[in-house]
Amino acid sequence: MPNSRSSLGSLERSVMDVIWDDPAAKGLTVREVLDRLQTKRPLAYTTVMTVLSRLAEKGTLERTRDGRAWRYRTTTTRQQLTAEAMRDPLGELDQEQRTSAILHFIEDATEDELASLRAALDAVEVRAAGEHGATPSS
Amino acid sequence: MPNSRSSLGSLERSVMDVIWDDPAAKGLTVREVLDRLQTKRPLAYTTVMTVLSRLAEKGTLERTRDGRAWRYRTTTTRQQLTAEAMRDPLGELDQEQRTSAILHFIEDATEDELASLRAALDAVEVRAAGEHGATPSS
DNA sequence: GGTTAGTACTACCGAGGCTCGTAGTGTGTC
DNA sequence: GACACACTACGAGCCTCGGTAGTACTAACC
Repeated sequence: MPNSRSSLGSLERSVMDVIWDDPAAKGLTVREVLDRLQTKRPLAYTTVMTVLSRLAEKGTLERTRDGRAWRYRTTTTRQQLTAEAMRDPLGELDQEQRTSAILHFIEDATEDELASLRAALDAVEVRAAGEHGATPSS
Repeated sequence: MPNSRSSLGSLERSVMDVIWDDPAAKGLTVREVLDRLQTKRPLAYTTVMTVLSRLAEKGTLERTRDGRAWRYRTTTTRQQLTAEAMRDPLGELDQEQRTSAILHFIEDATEDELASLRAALDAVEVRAAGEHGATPSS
């Protein structure tokens, strides 16, 4: 087992991309995913079905009946899953090493990423301050 | 292939831990790694050798001759490798999504991680300012 | 010169992912 | 009601990678 839930194979990734790119978020059937995937490479219907099933098993997708077919819907956004994948490697470190790893990460970050980080930090801090005021600590 | 170079198997990880924990950074032989690993679980000499070779192939380790044996040395720190593993998933996204993923990442961060991030950002900013002063932008 | 310790080469297994075929079942149509 | 079609479930084969180890070759040392 290489990683936790957040790491995907290449086909799995492509399938998720199709689902994430679906404007109507009510889910896609196997056929629909296949058709949109088809543009890149011809695959068997059952191949796509298997991949969708596996993703549903892993919890990355959920499905609901639509007539005789299933509609597959994503449970997380691409960004959320990416965030989890970023968090995974940190789990193997203790607090001190985590701090150090974060420093390295930031040292390698692009200007745009730094700006994103700064903005996100500010937003979270502001929200945290608000929550502190509303719900006094235990 | 699940991931790029920055993801390790469990034995690979243990071996890297041994090497990272080596106070003298001149590298360890297969025998030395085996002995320090031995404390946790009995493994064959050749098993450790294979793992070390594979890590060297991947570029995670480099080796130099020491008599008839090789000495394996790490090419990156644990934290550096972790930072790369964190960066990997971002590579699949465009700039906008990257920003969003970073936001999610930060929303899930612990207090300590947030503090580390803030401190690291400040440090990088200070350094960037210094570099700007020293070497005017192109 | 034989014992020892090291390397290279090779192999096998299991997990996970990719790929697909086959069989079963339900639905719509003539 | 029978037939074609679409979808699902199940399972099998293959590939890659990581973990595990054996065997064969070689250099050093007593």
